[in-house]
Amino acid sequence: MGTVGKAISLLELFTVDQSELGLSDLARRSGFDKATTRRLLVALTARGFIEQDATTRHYRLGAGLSRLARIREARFPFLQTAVPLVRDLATTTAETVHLSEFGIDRLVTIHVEHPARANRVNVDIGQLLPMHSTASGIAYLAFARDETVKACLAGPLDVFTAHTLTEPDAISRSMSEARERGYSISDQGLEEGVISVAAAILAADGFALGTIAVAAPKSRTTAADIAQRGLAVVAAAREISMRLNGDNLQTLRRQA
Amino acid sequence: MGTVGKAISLLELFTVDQSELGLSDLARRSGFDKATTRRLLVALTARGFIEQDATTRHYRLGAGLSRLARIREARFPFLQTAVPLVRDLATTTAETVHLSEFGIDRLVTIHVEHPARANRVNVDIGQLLPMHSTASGIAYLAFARDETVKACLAGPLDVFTAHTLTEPDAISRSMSEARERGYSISDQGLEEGVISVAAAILAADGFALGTIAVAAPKSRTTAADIAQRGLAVVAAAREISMRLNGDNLQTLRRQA
DNA sequence: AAATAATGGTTCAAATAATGAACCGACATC
DNA sequence: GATGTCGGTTCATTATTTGAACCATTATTT
Repeated sequence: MGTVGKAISLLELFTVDQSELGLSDLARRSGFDKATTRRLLVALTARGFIEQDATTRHYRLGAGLSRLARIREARFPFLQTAVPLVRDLATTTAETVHLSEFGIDRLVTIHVEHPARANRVNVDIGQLLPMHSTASGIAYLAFARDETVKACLAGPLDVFTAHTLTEPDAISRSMSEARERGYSISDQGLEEGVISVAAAILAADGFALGTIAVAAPKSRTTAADIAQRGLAVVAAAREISMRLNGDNLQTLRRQA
Repeated sequence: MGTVGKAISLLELFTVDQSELGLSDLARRSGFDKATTRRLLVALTARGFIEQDATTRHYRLGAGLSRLARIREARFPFLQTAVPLVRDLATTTAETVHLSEFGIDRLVTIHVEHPARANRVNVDIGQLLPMHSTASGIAYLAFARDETVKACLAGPLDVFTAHTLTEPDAISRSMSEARERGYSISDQGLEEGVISVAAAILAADGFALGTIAVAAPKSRTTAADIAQRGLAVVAAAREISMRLNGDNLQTLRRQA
């Protein structure tokens, strides 16, 4: 591994739970010599990729990363790109369509289109969706990094309804099915009487970045509706992924 | 410069305007050999810090940066906390409001709200602001660590306009005034015809962490406007500091 | 349509930077 | 006061980085 790779793998030791680490700790976790670790940290600190706490002497991720990430995001306008397609999908399905982006350990709802009818599923912008019990969550996990999947299924999995899946095996099976057919289905996993389909929106690296989902009252939803919405949601997700990544989207090689 | 520094300085060549660059271009701008540049890009690509467009072969900032930036922001929810207040301030002032965070030796613009009018001050996300010649810079220095202040005023202080202050004494005086009234004023220090007010956002240790500023065309700005915006910007900065730190914000004991 | 000058990408001996065992002083247990 | 940990440093040895010269393509220019 080159020096650059080593420096980056130091950065990757930081997680939400382990957001501040000491020198010896970093050396141990990375497997690099303490002197090497320190030299890398100094180089990273000089460019603002790492900050050091003045009192504890511990290291944390720096503001330089945020700056570059924002430059990237300025060019990578997820919301702007996706909203027109969310709107189209809402028109054709006449049901609630919502768009989510992954944040830390849940999906964050960043846009919603509601149909103009009284009996509908209501979703709010900013609402957080659990990963294991929503169509969006399963669709995301089906195309997420292994470590992300592991992290999301590690914690206690809340039970929301009698239909909520909490067995890791059952959840894995849902993910496999989602990978095969392209979209996930959640039958009242989060709320009684609500059935949803969702598809993952992929980043250029082939991993999921967010999801688009259609949620409807189960009472008026047939199996044919589900299949039709599934295809529509996959088409929308594909289109968003393509507009975001150009034709540069790498297909994710993945064990089924 | 070490290899890590070189790799990062490659990343820093990307801006909002220049978000995709070719190999030769990157080599030219960085001053590194083409082979070196390429080797660094390959290393960065392997870790997702850089992505390469499949067709144009051009390089751009990668998703790995966004991921790490999110981890940082999870412990440090500066943006999320501040953006609503930036937005409010933009609405009430009807002028450009920008939010900055300190990085290494300058302020980094991390969010901007522009008013819906043609004649306005334009600021880009990711833009770097010098410390001595902007309202934000002075507001930051007024509540920065002594060593930071010294470091920022040590280097050569660029002259941007006929109004740019470059005498350390004059700058110190601006800082004192900013401390007294709570906000700083920059009258065309960076660009002719632009007048700004800014206030520091404080971390839990009482030292500045970033700033919030209102920038407007001088031609339509009265002394009363400045005073009013000053109070508004101070209120916003206080509110952001409080939300970030809870009620355990230490008041900075400081020589006036 | 031929000539020219870009482009992205590769090679390998020479130059340079990275490495790590041993070391230091400071702090905390034991 | 002995022992273990911490963050940080040193310097001879070692391995990586470097860059001029080299392709093959793809625009430009004449």
